[in-house]
Amino acid sequence: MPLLNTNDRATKGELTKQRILEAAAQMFWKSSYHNVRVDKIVELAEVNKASFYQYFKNKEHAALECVDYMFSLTREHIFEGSFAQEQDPIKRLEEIYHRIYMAHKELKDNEEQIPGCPFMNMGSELATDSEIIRQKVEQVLGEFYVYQQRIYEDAKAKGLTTMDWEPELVGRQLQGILNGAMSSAKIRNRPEDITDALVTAKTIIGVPG
Amino acid sequence: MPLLNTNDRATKGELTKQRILEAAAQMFWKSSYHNVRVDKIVELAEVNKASFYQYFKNKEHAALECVDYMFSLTREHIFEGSFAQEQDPIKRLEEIYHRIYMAHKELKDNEEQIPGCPFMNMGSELATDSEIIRQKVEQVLGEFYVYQQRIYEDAKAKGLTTMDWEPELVGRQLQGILNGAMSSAKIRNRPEDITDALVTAKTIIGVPG
Amino acid sequence: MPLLNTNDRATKGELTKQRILEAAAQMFWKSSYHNVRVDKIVELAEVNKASFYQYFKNKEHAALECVDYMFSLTREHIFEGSFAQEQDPIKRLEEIYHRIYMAHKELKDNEEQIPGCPFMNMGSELATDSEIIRQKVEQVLGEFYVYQQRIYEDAKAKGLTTMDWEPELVGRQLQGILNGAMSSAKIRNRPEDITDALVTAKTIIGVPG
Amino acid sequence: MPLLNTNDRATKGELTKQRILEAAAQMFWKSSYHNVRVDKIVELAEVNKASFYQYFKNKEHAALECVDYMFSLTREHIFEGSFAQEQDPIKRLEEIYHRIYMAHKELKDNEEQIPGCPFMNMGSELATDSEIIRQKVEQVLGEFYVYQQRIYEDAKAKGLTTMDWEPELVGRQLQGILNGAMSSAKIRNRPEDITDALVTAKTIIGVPG
DNA sequence: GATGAATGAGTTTTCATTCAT
DNA sequence: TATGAATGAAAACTCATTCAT
Repeated sequence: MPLLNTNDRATKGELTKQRILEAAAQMFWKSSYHNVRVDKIVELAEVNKASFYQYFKNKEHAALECVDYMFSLTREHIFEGSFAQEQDPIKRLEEIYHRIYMAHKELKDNEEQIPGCPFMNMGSELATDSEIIRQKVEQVLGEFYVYQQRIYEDAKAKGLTTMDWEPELVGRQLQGILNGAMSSAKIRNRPEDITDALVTAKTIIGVPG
Repeated sequence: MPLLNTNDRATKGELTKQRILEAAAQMFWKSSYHNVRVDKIVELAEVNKASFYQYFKNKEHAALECVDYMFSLTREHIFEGSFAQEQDPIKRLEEIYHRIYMAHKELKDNEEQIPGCPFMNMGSELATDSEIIRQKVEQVLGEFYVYQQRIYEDAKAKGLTTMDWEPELVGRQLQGILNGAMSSAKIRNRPEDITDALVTAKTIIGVPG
Repeated sequence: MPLLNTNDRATKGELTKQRILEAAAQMFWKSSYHNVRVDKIVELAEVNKASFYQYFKNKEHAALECVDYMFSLTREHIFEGSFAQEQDPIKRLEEIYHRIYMAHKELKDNEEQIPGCPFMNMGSELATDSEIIRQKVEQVLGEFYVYQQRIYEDAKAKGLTTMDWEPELVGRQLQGILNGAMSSAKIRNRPEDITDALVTAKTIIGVPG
Repeated sequence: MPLLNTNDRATKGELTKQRILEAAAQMFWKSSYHNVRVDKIVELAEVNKASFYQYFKNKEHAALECVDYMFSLTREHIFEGSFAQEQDPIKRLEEIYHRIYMAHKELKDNEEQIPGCPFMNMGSELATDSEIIRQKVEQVLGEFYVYQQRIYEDAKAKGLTTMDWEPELVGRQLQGILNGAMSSAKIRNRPEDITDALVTAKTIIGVPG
């Protein structure tokens, strides 16, 4: 189940690397960095272990690239997808929450466990021990909250909100609410915690729940 | 640096266990479960490794007791402390955020790193792999959000808010905001993310930021 | 369930040692030397671990005394008991096998497992690694086969057998048959292997099965 | 000192596994399961410890495969070898005892210690604690006594015996005698105990000692 | 570009034994 | 005589990483 349309012109080596990346990203997400062994990644990717080290300097750098990979997936499927589908800023926000909820719901149904936010997971586990991972996750979350900042800006421009706040701050707060919601969902193993948080997000923007 | 007033009547063995617990809790918090080795815990606690296993079935169970230990610390120092100091619900909320901010600020100044929320950290890292840890963290966070639920209820009773929501839901949302804020602070290595979220929390309650 | 009538005049210390001995002997028999931890012995004996080392130089020497203890039990309950109960040499042999069978049957019913011969067990496990244990077991088995040697001698004297062999050799062979039978019973978890061997023993003596 | 003609077509990995197996089997036999450390096995096999765990799930499973390995060796060298060399059932029995005696004699001369029967040793030590080992040993001994059952059947068919017994029972009894003899030899450190038992075995079959 | 095999250095866990009171 | 507590040494087992082909 390749999650990304891999380039048809990709060389054999690029495909191998991609397979490893998909396997690793999936496993890191569903479990954790430390709990996933390189052995298991290559087993799932169906490649030789030495190939792993041909394409990645070490496990940490593989994780780094996984964050990038998950980033591009999330941006496409969650943010860009929602923005393309809906024009109204509030509907966009709703769609974002809906898509995230659906993804977690499906994962719970199939795997019994809710994986939470892949970026928060990595960040939580590794921020204090790996500065490069911390920075990468910081960067990724930074790219996401601009989507939510824009939702607020659009809502404001359309007169949908009475709140008059610093957009950057609102963007970050919305991101924080989303992060908190996914973490809750994971820890309580309850996907509905994500949709529950939508009303909070709307309140921040200043629209009725 | 004992974080808790340990009972004066404690036996020698209980004190040893307590020392291990303090060392382990601190290290798990500042780093992560997997990145902290039992060797290092007993080194910090200045006990023999076999003693660790005399008092704890294994590393996982030690972590479990660490969650309990951090829970009692947090409840006392953050929640009960704030409630005892302030009577006004909004002031209580502010005090909670303030105390959490101060703790993180201090840790950043001393250790260069922001540890984030000990419960979210554990939960994030282990929820999908250790059901007993997941349940313990779920339980702990459950105990915390009732404090915030009460803040909302009190605010409502005092006519400080115009919002009319289900208190349990508000409690959970406030907890989510706090969690998201601590995670942000950790990942962005920026303690101010905690205080920044206070305005979001207040907005949810329905009081002016 | 003390297996031996301990002296009423025994001091407190002697009783403690006796309790340890009983616990250790029982556990070594039912499991094995290496698989039984000193911790578990003192737990069953309900004594402090340091007491164990007050009465026994170390685990090996405790095992050594266990062999002696089991020897006296076995001599009384199996050999002397059978000899006292029966006068006829063949009946005596039958009674020996019967008593051993009953003991194993009961143990299987209660513990699901057949422990086999305590002396063979110790010997098998330790003979090549502990010369003092090997010698002790050799001595004990040596004391036992004289009972069987005497059975043969008596049978011969009574004209119950036509075989004319060196009695010492017959004694050893009978002991070997018994040992083999108990080992079979243990490995096949089948107490009847003991009674099955009676016919072999009788054949050696030269009486009809 | 490879005891088995290993396949020339074996891969490098298979050869490594074989080396470990040979080292482990030898050491378990000469000492005991618990007394042999994985460290020492890999030292003798001249492989890295991790390789041990690449080829065997754990120590217990290695022991399990050792039993299989010793089984094939014993079947070839002792039973099949004797049957191939001799046609007469009694001569076959004598040859079996002779070969076992020679093996033990040689081991005593070289190692000072008689290792006894590898299967009885394992069984004795582990039967009550490892059900999978107990079953494996039971199975192996079961395969051996059919050789001795056949000796009795052949002897009977040739009119060499007057005894008229259930062949399966005789097979088991002969196996028991052999087992008892090897155990005696080990505990008394006297290889001759094996040859001494031959007369017992012959008596059971019903031929003159 | 790929892979079977190997490995150094850890990592958790255990155990017999002893100390201090 | 007894015991709560501690511990050195080693045990089984693991893991990221690299080698040789």
